[in-house]
Amino acid sequence: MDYNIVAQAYEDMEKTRKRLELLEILSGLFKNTSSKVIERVIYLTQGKIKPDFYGIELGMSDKLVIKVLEKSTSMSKNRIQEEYKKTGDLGEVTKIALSNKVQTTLVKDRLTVERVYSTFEDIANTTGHGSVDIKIAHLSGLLSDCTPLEGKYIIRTLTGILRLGIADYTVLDALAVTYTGDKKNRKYLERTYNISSDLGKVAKIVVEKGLEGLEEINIVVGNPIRPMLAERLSSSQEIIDKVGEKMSLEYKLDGERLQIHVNKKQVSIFSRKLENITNHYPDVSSIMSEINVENMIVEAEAVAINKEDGSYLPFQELMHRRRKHKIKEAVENYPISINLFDIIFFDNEDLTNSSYERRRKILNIIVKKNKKLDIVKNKIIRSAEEIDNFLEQSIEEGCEGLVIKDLQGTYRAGAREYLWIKLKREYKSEMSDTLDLVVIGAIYGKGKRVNRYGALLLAAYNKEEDMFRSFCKVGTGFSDEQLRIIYEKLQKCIIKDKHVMVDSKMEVDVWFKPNIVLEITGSEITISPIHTANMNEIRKDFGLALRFPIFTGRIREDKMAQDITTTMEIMNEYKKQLKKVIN
DNA sequence: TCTGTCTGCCC
DNA sequence: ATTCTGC
DNA sequence: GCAGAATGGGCAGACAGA
Repeated sequence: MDYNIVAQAYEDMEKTRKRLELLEILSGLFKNTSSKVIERVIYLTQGKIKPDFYGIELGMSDKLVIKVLEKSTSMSKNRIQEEYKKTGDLGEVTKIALSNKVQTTLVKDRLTVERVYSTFEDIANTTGHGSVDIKIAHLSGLLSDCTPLEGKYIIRTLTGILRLGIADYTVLDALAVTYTGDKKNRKYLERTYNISSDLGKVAKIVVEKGLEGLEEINIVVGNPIRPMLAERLSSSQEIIDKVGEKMSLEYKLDGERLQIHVNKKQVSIFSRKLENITNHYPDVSSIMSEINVENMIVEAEAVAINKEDGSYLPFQELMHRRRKHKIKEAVENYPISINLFDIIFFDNEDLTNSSYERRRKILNIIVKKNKKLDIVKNKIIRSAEEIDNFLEQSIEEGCEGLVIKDLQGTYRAGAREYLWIKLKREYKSEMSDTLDLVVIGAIYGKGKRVNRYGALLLAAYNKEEDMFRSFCKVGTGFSDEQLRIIYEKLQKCIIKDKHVMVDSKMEVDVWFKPNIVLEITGSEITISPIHTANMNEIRKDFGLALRFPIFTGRIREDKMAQDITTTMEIMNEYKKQLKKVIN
């Protein structure tokens, strides 16, 4: 199949944001796609070459793409930077670079989807010493044989950001329209996607066998299914209004979500994004062997625990477990507990259509709790007041908040609906503090943030030494309008180099005189290898940083830079936090 | 062999 | 992870 | 309200290059 057909469809899609038009164009593309290449076209449209659980990585992103452009086009390094700043899109830069290129061969073979896909596979399969140069050569080869337009989408696909306004759900819609003649059939395709987690496979089935083919697909222990997700609400009253009066409240633990498959004592574990992470948790196998059953799929939160008293440790500690080497030491040094909260499959029975109440009951029957294995604490309640009390209690015990669950709710794989609702402390304004931080630098925006700053580097004030030390970046919370206003305000503050009163290890595109003060919220303070606030005060060569920073929408015109949150105040906050990283 | 940079994936 | 926005 | 696209801190691993 000619890759130009794909690139041209993408180009058409880029011109509109209307969902119906996008659907029509995508459907048109699928009509022109044979069953032989449909899987590959689907994966490329997802910006990947295989579903995540295959563990195949391209290992090429912004920096390497820029290197390729430097090497294989006539565009200078400076010009590439300049165009990247101007367009906010490496695909566009590639298009411009290739347009400038002197045509070396007049007649060249048409670029095919097969060629693009297999080159991506080659890039993914290249590892070891000298692999970077080989990857660059693979991509250069592709770019030298394509049109500027094709180059644009090859780069966007490679970096995983198509920016077309289409993703999984639109692909499902389009497949339904193209191959079953009715968008309403999406729900059947969606079900197959949710239990197979492989969009290419769904497409292939529906192309070759139609709707009947989908019915043959069932949950298979060992194949990951797309996890059910939760919506967010910010008060107990909203939750009561949404759910009714009877519901289950579950503690929300701060760890990693695991989908654990057991088949005749053989354990495989998948992450939220369905990566196979079995090797990260070799100890889970023996933990799960306590449950005596032929096969099952359960969901759990793995949390790092204190060796002595079993209390929960911060997420940062658990992250030491996501590793490939020295697993034995990690298991020893970073013990975990497995906290079950759902069961999806049990003893050859698919439980996704059972109620939460029943699934939870089964968990209670089969699990014998011990130091390493637990069921997430829950409570059935009937009033807003009970929600607030239980939220308070969960936080006191070192949790992030609550997940509220509809008792009659089935397990809706892949869906983010109001059957599950997250309530975290920081969603409630009265339970979270704000900070006033000064803008000291910025990074150019990409994509729809082009010609603005995408993120701002913020600092707290160290009074004793009269210095502004970096504490976090912020890139969310502003409306488009606020982003524009802040961009304009900051133009007057631009300076050539880092200000003498600014202490930052982080690099930015633009430095500012510390002047503009923003109000920021976040979830908690972490120990930071990169930010310089409170450097060395808790741990040598580490500062403090803010996790999940958000702009509240308030620019503090009333505050001077010297009036902002001080590093001493940050330290006090840090000490108040229940959970702290052990030194 | 050590260190810095880049990438991918947890949240 | 959170947030904003077009449809 | 859905679906998509912006953006955060921080960890380990893979490489390049000194």
